[in-house]
Amino acid sequence: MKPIIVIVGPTGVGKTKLSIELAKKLDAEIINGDSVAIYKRLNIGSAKPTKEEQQEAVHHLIDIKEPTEEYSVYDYQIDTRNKIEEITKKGKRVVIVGGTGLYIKAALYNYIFRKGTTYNTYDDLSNEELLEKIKEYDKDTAIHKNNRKRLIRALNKYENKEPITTNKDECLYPIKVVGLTSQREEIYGRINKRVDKMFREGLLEEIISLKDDYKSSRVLKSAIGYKEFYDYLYHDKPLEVVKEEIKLNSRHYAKRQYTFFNHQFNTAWYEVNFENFEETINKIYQDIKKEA
RNA sequence: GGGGCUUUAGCCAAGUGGUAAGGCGUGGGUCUGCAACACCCUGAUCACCGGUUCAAAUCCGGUAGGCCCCU
Repeated sequence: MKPIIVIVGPTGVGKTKLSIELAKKLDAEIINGDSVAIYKRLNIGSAKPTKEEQQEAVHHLIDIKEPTEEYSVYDYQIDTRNKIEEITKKGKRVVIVGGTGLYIKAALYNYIFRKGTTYNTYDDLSNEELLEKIKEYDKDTAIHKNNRKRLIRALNKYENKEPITTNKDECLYPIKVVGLTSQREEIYGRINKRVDKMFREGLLEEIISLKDDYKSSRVLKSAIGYKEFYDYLYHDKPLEVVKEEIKLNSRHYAKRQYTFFNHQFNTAWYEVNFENFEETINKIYQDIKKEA
């Protein structure tokens, strides 16, 4: 099997464009690696590839769920592995593009997740107490006591005797991780401009069309570019504030993406040439050819 | 020209004699089911000069910047 090409990087560096060009050159199909593009009707705020772009190469795992439907890393892991098999069987190569590090990692590495069920939220226990209980199972746990969400998850796993230790460093497929990057200032500048552009292209209209789904949609309440509108819709938050929040949250997100891709993957970084993106594409393509 | 107020980290800001809270941003991280999540770490000797004091961001005087009032 030829290596799966995984394209990562902070938001707004040209991952979509690169993925399409590489898919054409490599006779590959693209699997979306972005947790928000999974959902239908979240188009502008998610920076999803446009309809036209999606026609330039075969795309998978885009627009497969309604914003009100549940979907998690567990589902993504299953879906992606199935897609990889399906595409590979056709004799095509696989390109995965996206910014959601954990999704991509969970799909390609030996993580074990289980079908989600309701779990104990331990409302009667303080964070300290949760941590104490976890330490009965793992005295060296690295989870910080303020991170209640992770504490609850971990304790549930221990108490339900779910397997928690797998070899997550074991990669299940041959992969090549390509990271697109640029100077931090450049990235931040592009993010800011991109948010302005989203507003110009009708983000607000998109939000209004989704208003009725906000109450029952987890993504809308947590995805950057959508969650910031909640208080605009229901509590009169000024639009200018919303816009600035989206920019800031996007910058923070980009920064976190760097640490994830730097530390969780063996990423080969490429400095993007924005004046001549073709050159960047070619350089990456040549390197891929050399290796496989 | 006269009078009053003010000056603390990139920004906001507490502290008013005992050796610099906090928030935001910035930078750096963590990561096994909500991951565009959740969480952690990160900085100053307090405009400048001089004085009082065992001890000053804190009191006194001067200089400079800002704000306001009067003429």
